[in-house]
Amino acid sequence: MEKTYNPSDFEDRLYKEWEEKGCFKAVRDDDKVPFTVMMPPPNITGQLHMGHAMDETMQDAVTRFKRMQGYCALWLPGTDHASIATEVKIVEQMKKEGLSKESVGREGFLKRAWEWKEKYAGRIVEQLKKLGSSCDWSRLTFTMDDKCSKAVREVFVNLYNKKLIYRGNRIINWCPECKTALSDAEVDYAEENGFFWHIKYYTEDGKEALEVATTRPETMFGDTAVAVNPSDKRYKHLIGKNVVLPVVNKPIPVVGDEHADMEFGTGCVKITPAHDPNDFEVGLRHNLPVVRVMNDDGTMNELAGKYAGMDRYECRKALTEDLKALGNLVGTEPHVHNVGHCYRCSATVEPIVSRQWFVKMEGLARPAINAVIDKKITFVPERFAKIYYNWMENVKDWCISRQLWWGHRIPVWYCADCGAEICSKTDVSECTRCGSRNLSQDEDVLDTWFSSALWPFSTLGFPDDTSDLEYFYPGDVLVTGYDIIFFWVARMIFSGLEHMRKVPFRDVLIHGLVRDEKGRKMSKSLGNGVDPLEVISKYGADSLRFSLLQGVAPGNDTRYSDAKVESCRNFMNKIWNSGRFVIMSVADRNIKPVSEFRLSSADKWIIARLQSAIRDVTLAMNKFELGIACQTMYDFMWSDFCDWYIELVKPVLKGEDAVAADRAASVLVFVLENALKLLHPFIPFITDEIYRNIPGTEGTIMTKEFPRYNSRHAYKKDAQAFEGVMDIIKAVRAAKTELNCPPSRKVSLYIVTENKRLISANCDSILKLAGAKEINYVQSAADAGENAVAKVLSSGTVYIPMGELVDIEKEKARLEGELEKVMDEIRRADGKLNNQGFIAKAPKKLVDDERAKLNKYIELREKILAQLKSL
RNA sequence: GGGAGCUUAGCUCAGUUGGGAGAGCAACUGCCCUACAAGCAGUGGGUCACAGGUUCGAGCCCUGUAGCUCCCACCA
Repeated sequence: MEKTYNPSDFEDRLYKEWEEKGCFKAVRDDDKVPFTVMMPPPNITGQLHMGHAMDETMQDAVTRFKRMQGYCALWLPGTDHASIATEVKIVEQMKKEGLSKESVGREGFLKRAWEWKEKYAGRIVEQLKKLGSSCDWSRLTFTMDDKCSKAVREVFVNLYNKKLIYRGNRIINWCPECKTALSDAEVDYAEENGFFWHIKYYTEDGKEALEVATTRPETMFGDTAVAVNPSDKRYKHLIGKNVVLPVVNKPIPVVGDEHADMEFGTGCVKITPAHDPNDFEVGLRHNLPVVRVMNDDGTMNELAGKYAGMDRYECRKALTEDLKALGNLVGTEPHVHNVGHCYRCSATVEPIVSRQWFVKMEGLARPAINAVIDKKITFVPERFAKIYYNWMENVKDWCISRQLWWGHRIPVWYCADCGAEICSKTDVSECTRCGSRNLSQDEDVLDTWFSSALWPFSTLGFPDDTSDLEYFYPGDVLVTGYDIIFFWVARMIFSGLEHMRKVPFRDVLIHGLVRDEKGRKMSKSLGNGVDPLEVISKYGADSLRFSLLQGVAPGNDTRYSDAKVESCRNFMNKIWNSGRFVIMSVADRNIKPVSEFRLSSADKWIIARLQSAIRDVTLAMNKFELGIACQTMYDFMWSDFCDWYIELVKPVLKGEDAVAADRAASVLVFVLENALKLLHPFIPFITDEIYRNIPGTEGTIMTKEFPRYNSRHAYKKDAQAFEGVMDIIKAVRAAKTELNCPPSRKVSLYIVTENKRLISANCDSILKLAGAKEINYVQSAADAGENAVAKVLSSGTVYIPMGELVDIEKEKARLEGELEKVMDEIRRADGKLNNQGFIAKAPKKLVDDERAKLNKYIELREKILAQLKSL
């Protein structure tokens, strides 16, 4: 093995080998329990960012863990066509070449889109591989693959036949830039500084006027009423009469409607059913005409009279000036309001009445809510269930048609001759009603999320009853960010229930966002994004992976920083070198199962620590506490194994006793192998590379069994006793530092103890690690001679003669400090034990432990007092 | 308007069934003791936002307050 950790030496090689050997492949095996994870397919709009890196790392860790535990683990990868997002990108690209959608036509555009897909989907796959993702590439799916299209049509037709999909004229969000409808979830709201324009609408006789206030005066041409509250005494008498729409001079009625809030503004609302969701409702209640005054591109249409053709903002400006001149505009006040923006191009969306396709949500939502209430699906952390409920309970019908070209085209055909509307799973060329061949398919495509919603089963062969679908569905855990609970998670749940009659997954593991060092969202506009590939090439995939998992709690955002990755890289280096040390040290030794040796107390201690690591990691993984699992392994590997056990075992390996050396070597190998297995789900490359170099191992670590907790290896008593030995070593080290004694200076130790056997059994270790030359067992302080520093421990009192370095006064002060600490402890324990409530109500074990502590501290106090006296 | 999260060491954050406050980084001291200076040993540093409450016992549970962040709805 190379002396320094250099991940680029082996990461690609190992990944290739895993892939070639089919380690990622999930093939139905009825002797195994399936474990299914569906990758949230990344958009083909670009490349992977840090958020993906975290998302994929979490899925990979969970999948590898389960695979090693013996499950038939399937992690199914894919990419998403991302209808609107991709189309926006391609239009941008074409614009640079002086082309437009119209100029290349639908066919030409789709050709470009597929070329784009080939390029970017491939790139994303390469990136996922660099990360170490253990997904089954043979199942790689694109959301516009034939199988997905088939599923989409199946579902569309089923819902259509059940009348759960309908076409209707309704208020939708319209993006004038993308020129398409958007669903409610695709609109981002942001506060903006705007104005309230106060406009007077006079009665027909000109004697009275209603003053309305609006933030969008240009919609005025679509006004078909003015509403006042029916119980508003100010205007009640005008209900049923007409007012005149300024500029156009058209009479419109005054209606009484609760929508008008007497407290707000003037209490009069202009009603524009075609351009406002609330007004649309009012319009329905009063049978008002719906007058649309804007074109698809955000310009005004012919109903805007002389303003026709103007952009909506141009018109606003011109119109308000004209109104002012006419005397109708009586006030302009600044107003901060929430404005909806397209989530892809950020243009201000317009609520517009439009004929679109919708999914009727009533009926689909309830079972989806119940599935979570009934714990068929669990959100981790649980609080996200509330967000889900809230959305589901208030969900409106889902607008699924998009006036785009890139996507699943709506499988509905219209007959030009008889007007029939034919919804079909297969392409239709002849009218089923009149036999005419004069058919045309609906121009629109479906919302991207319509196909994403089917992902958990479309990928497995739905609508066919495939063996895979039967075996791998439902999935086990869905890992994703909280930002797409509405877009995706919710829709997968109701779709799974509706079409498969089963929930699509049992757990939803939600993670937060990866932010930059300053806590800002990583974004293109800020230019603060960090490319995972660059980090990988600099530090290695394992370091990046570990940095994205360590210290992260489910659902919480995390910050990316180079410093964090660097510290993880250092950990990798530590693992690397410990592996190298073990492999070098055991080369000439006879490695046997640890059960064949009489283990030392240090051996038992590290094996006990290993057992608790196995237990803790497994528990944490089962609860998706990846951060805790990583931390557990970090501590075990670095502190317990490297800093203590390896150091303890060095003298044994070099000693005369060959059996002892074999034993130490065997324990080293045993612990290292297990630790690597425990670490493998998080850092697959380095663990495998080291594992292969351990004598006696075969093949890759990734197909080995995950360690299981073994209670016979807990060695509770031995491990605890051994900590007494460690205490002695720590105490001597500390004493040296306190007295500015160079670590290289070997000291003599005089120990008063009742644990002579334990200490002499570990004599070599103590001498080596504490930097001592001898241990003398004595009866009292006097035997240690003058100028000895005393360390009072529960395993005994250690005297360290330091000659001229000792300052009696300082030593006294130090011991008094120690005494004070011990006294505090005694007071604390005493107080607890004198508390009748504690004695009566606390668990017995706790009370006993507290008593034992008290006795220990009392003992220490006596020893320290005696020592002080002797000075 | 409704809801959620956060507030713990100088910084970034863990702390999940309530039982003596932790890590990484930074700081300070001393070390090349041949696995690792991407390292080793040691040290300092916290009224766990604030105020109440429940409890024998609260960083953790309940109520309220403040600051920050986010989500949903929406005021025409």
